[in-house]
Amino acid sequence: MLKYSRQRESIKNFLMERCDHPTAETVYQGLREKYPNISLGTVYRNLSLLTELGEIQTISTGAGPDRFDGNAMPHYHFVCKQCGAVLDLKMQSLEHINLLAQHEFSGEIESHSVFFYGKCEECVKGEKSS
Amino acid sequence: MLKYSRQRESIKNFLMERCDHPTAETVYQGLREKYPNISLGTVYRNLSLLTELGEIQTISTGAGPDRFDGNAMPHYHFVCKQCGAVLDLKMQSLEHINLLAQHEFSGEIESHSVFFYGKCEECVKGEKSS
DNA sequence: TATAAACTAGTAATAGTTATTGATTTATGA
DNA sequence: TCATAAATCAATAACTATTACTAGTTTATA
Repeated sequence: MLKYSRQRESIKNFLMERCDHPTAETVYQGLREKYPNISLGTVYRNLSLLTELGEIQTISTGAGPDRFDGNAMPHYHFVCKQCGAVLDLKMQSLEHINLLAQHEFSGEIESHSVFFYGKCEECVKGEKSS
Repeated sequence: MLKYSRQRESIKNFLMERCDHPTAETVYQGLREKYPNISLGTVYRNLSLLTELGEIQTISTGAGPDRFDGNAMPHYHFVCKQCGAVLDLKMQSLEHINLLAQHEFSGEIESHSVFFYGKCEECVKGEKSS
């Protein structure tokens, strides 16, 4: 049975207030302002729990630590190869690629994850000016 | 300057002989039959080096350790949620999704990575018979 | 408001990977 | 072929990210 906890509520609020996609460490540092004694383990445990509950998303980009997204609605992410920023992309759902994958495959395709890589606007500008 | 090493050659051969996508640990255990003194660090170092050289692929599925693919040609992978197997998919390139992502995005999209998830053939069969 | 279960902070432990070091192997060229 | 320098190695330590453990605290319920 799930019980309320202020820490969990604060973790979720922290994520929802931000449009970047912080790491567990960043969440931890942010929460320490309100709860100086909060432990990193509590942050990880609640991030996992919130992910299981479908209230947030865990983002494994394949490089560096996992990141967390307070927006649980399905959407896609961009990862900047230069600065590491993770940004939301405004784009349609790619559901049709599941059918392409299923076509010659004998198992059952249920879902997909997609990451786009390149340079973010900031890093593109930075190159031109230097 | 790159110099030849039997260990590196064996690591690459080991990967190319297999159609699964072994972890560094599996490569290490496999190589120990031929080189009982090989070290896990050597395996990791050469797997990274071969990836940089574009001779193999490193696959970060987002769950569990990285896997390695002796086939450096671009292709997509399926991950079984039940048994963890990583399989190659026969499907066309999805280059067009880069354009969809680029459409409302101010940075530069250069590439993408896609993983498909679900149940592999073995696991689907296993469920029906039990 | 007493109780039990869920939760916490603090800490230890683990998994996966990278870095360090002194010895060995490989390529070059006298 | 032999000497040299650079790349590589095995062994091991260190590191990063994450999970597990434990005794005490907070939350829901009756």
